[in-house]
Amino acid sequence: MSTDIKDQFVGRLKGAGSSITKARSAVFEALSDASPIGMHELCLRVNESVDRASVYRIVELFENLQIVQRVQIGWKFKLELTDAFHEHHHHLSCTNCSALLDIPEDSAIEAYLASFATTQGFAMTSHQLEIQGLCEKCQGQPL
Amino acid sequence: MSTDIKDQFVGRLKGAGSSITKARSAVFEALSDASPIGMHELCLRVNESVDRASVYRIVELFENLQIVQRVQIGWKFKLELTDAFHEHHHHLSCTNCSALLDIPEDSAIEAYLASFATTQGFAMTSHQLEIQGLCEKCQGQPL
DNA sequence: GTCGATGCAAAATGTTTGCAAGACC
DNA sequence: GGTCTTGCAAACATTTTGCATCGAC
Repeated sequence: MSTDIKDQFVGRLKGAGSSITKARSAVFEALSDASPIGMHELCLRVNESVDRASVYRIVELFENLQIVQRVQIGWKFKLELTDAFHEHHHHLSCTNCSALLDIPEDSAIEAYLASFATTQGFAMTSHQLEIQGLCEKCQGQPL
Repeated sequence: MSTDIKDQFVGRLKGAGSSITKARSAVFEALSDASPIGMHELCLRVNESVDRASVYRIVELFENLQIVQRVQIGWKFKLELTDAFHEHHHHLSCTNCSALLDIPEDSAIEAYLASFATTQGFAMTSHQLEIQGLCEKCQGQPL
């Protein structure tokens, strides 16, 4: 993992007056590796070193500090690092094989959504977008 | 509720070889009234007439028959009737007062997303979009 | 009357909390 | 060393399942 990213992480914890602990670092590492990951899978990855209850508490803290965010994949939510650590992006998911593709940010969509919100009297602060469909591979195959 | 809507509902159940029962009608009515509703609230509404376990089974059936769909509101999902019963739309939610506003469908966004998916090799089948922000009322107020 | 749907109770999952022991600064 | 964090265990909430009974067609 790049030093930048780690510094960013350490900075956010310190800024909030929170300690850098083994458990928090382990959870952060597990999230850094990966595309969006569910609570259960996250618990498994750090199972050796961190208790389930602590994972929940740490994730809650990380959400408050905007280190991780929830994204909806199918009907469940998963966790991924926020835009500060990752480029802002959305997801394309294949309903057949569950492949997940990042959609690089597109400022045209962003701007469009923000202006749309404005017409409705809203000040947009964030948004989520997920597209489902069939990936290239699955389109050619019988379901 | 309009007769149209009810016919549509009855037709889908019959088409799948499923019975029209009191419990199913009650759940459908409860969903028709409302903007997106959580499982728990739905259970409360039909509590007098339908068991919780049945609500879960009925919702699962309705999802398979595309009578209801899950939408993400904040970090939880809620249920609402599908586009066949409601216009296709998205949601604007206020992060302060939880007000929820429907975003009427905008074919420009739709088309844009579909063509975007195509450039990535995906055949888009559906998508979800939620915008968070501050509603008109809450923008003027101190948080 | 037949087959599927429901209610009830219990089990499986997922999430949160209290508290004593341990880790960080 | 003081305070915040963790692990453990238990509580709590949510969702699923088995089975006997009941209802729709």
